[in-house]
Amino acid sequence: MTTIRDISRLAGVSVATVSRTMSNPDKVSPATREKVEAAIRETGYMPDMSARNFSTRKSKTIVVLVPDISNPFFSRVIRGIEHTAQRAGYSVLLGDTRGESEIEDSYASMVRARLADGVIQLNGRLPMENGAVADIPLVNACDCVEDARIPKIQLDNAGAARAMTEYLVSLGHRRIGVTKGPSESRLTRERLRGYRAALEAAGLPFDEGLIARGDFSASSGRHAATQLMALGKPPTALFCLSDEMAIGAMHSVWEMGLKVPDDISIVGFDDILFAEYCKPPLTTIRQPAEEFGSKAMGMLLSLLQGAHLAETSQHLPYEMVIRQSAGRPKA
Amino acid sequence: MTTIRDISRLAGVSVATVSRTMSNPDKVSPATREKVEAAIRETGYMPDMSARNFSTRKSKTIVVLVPDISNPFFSRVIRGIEHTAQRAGYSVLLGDTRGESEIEDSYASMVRARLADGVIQLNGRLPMENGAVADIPLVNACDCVEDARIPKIQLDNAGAARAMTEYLVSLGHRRIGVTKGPSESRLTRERLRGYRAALEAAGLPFDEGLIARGDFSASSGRHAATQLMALGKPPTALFCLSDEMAIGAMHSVWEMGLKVPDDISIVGFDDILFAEYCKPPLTTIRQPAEEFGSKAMGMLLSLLQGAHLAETSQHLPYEMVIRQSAGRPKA
DNA sequence: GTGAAAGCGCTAACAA
DNA sequence: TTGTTAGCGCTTTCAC
Repeated sequence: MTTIRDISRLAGVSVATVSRTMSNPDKVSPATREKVEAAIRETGYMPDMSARNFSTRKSKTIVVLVPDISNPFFSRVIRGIEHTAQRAGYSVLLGDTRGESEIEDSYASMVRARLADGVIQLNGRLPMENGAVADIPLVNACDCVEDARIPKIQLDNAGAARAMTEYLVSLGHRRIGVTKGPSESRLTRERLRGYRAALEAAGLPFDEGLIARGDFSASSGRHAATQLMALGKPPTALFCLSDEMAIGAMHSVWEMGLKVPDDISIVGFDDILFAEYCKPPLTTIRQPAEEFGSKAMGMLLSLLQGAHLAETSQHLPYEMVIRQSAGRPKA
Repeated sequence: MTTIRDISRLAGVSVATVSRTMSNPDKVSPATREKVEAAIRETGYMPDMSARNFSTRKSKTIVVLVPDISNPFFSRVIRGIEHTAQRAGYSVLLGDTRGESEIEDSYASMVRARLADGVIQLNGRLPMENGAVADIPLVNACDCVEDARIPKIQLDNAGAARAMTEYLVSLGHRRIGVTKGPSESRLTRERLRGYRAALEAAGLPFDEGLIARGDFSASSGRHAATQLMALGKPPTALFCLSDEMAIGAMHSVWEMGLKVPDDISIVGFDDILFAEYCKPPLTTIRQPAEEFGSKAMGMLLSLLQGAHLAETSQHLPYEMVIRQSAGRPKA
């Protein structure tokens, strides 16, 4: 293997000079620089990054904790992260945690083991609750904890849910069912808050029985919808707190022989790719997924450069995407 | 920071002994082992993996090259990889290459830079064509190159496509359109080969005009279908070489006011999650995605242990999943 | 602008 | 069974 020593010998300079031409070319005279570069070219030398990282006590790697990598919304977020990470010379280590805290913790401890410089958590939970959190560079995105010490970036979930509910109300709906995610998740709580606020503003009652629990997956949406539609007095519209659940709900309703939106309106949240390809195309809230990723990575980058970001909480804009899955309720 | 030195002092042993208790506990007497473990517990010491990796000249990391991370089929493959990697103590670095060879190359060269020990390529292309390939541990999965030097694991794509085509023929179809992927991709070529074989066996002509090109994405499927349906004599069935394209095709056909499968049959390939949720549910070929991932990782692991795997080419079984998107052609 | 040399934290001969 | 010690390949003072 070619090492920096070989290059230094070949170019007739010291290893320090070789090191400099690689990281601070302007600290080296053009003449020697040329000699070194020639030697590098000639040998096809590639520096041992593992040695460099060891020496600089950096890994140039960050880990992202994602509850479910096959969720289409997250894949877009990840792509945003990867893109800006790459431009800054960072690699991203993917941790598919399935929401399990031990897995989250084990990934997070990679920064203590110097295998990673920081972490982006896409789930509303702090890895290694017990204090350790303070000293690892961490940003929380999408689903966020309330902890003020952690810089975070999220949607105005309550506002978005409120807007969607108001839209449904404006269409004439009075009984709006909800398929929610896990109740621990702040996402669920915030969206539910927006839903209630809209109801209240419209003078409509909040009916606990209209809320069914899911876990954001299509199959859970299917079950939740089935359950809601079996009610004595079923809702005329379904607000699914994720597009995947909405797709599951549409399927369930279709199996029951009902038509969307004629018999029942269904709306989602996220605007994943398939929302557009639903039959009928799904009305939903668009989240700027890639931007979530790139902004989160940007924050982590400044954190890594020593910025003091605690108390930072950024919001990203949502957008209502009206397609054809919601209409007026039947007379 | 606590280092191995600190532990050795605290336990009153040498650093070598500390190192041994961590990696070869049985080479250390119970008494000293206990002392060392106590010191480790007391200090909360965590070994610097970056130093260990540097010293052992391993990274315990592999990179997986995936053309599109938001493709639901790949996310499942990745999950399979991650799972078995984790059990073997490896981390996985995700490289979303968007099919671009420079990105593939730059990721692959992480092995040379000692940032990774090996790579799994999910795309039918060899990174760093120019020879370098021979000396990096690499396994090729899903979409494979023909190069015999590379261990590979794939589906019997031709067989699967043939089976699906035969099914369509058995339903009475005589004009079967195809939306294919990029023609460079071996996936496309193999599946097309199966399609032609089935046609031939049934004594049906092969009509080049019935083949439309896509890139496996939903939007490309939509365009391809539109194009095919605009033919003077359109096909009565569409064999889309990916579920995403099939979903796009169903959408296109729906926009034209046609019914699936009454007016046109549509089938896919992959059996992604949403295939089941289509309207009507999509008839398709199921690929064992997670298994692709775990098997590929398993191969890479043995490669990394020095096994000689060239010429290895494993096949995984497909499964026809008959749902409701294909039926008899209109009279 | 350049070089000598001291680490970085660990592993692995080798010796005892 | 345990300790001594020489690296691993690079970066980074500190002199010159």
